[in-house]
Amino acid sequence: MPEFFHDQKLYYTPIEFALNHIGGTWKMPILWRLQYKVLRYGELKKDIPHITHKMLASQLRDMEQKGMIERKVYPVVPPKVEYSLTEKGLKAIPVIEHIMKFGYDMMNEAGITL
Amino acid sequence: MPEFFHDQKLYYTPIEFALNHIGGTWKMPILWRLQYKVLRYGELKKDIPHITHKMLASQLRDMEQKGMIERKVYPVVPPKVEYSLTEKGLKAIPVIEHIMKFGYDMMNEAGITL
DNA sequence: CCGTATCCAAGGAGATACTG
DNA sequence: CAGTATCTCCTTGGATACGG
Repeated sequence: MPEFFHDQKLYYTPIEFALNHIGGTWKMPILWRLQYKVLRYGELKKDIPHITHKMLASQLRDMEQKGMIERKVYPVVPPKVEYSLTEKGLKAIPVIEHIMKFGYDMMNEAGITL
Repeated sequence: MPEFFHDQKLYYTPIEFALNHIGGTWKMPILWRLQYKVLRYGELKKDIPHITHKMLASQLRDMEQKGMIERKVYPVVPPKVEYSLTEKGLKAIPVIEHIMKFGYDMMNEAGITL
């Protein structure tokens, strides 16, 4: 396993780098919803249960800075801002699909029924 | 997206549940090394660069409790303890493979060469 | 050789309030 | 409608020491 610096941070493995892009509680749920549709801030907020204003905003900033999503501001009142996946963000979708399936799998094993 | 309780904790999505099993800095590197070989504590420690005694021990405890790895103690001096994947743990391997590939992919995009 | 406990710093994440 | 800032709590993870 290699190790490298990027953006002021030391990474030990590719896995760590991957999790930096799609890890945490909210990044995947956000990316997942943008896979087909461009969405406004408020739509994302409404679509993702339990996410707080702060977390949605900060995670969007983070992923925008990483080049995974694009932010388009319309200079109107009231403000309108649209978010969409970039090519880079699109590459995360199949991975998220696998992780989600794995999650359901583990839920099964744990006897969790919905 | 459903939400459910498990083991004293509230989960909002299958993704969150999945990350609970394989997320964090060290779980995947550990599981990855157990995919073919049964390994002793000291071997794991030696094989995984930068992992601390505490993190290796605590993550092994955690995954043992989740039924992803098996712990076998040999009553000898000095102590000998072997760790191996369970069927459940084995299911994580293909997912880890995808995440790792994604990590390399993102490294490429970021212009990181090894 | 392997495990646990303790102390501590950094980041994740919630609640709330203020801005244009 | 969308974005920031602040305050605070909790979890993760590192360093270190002690125990069988």
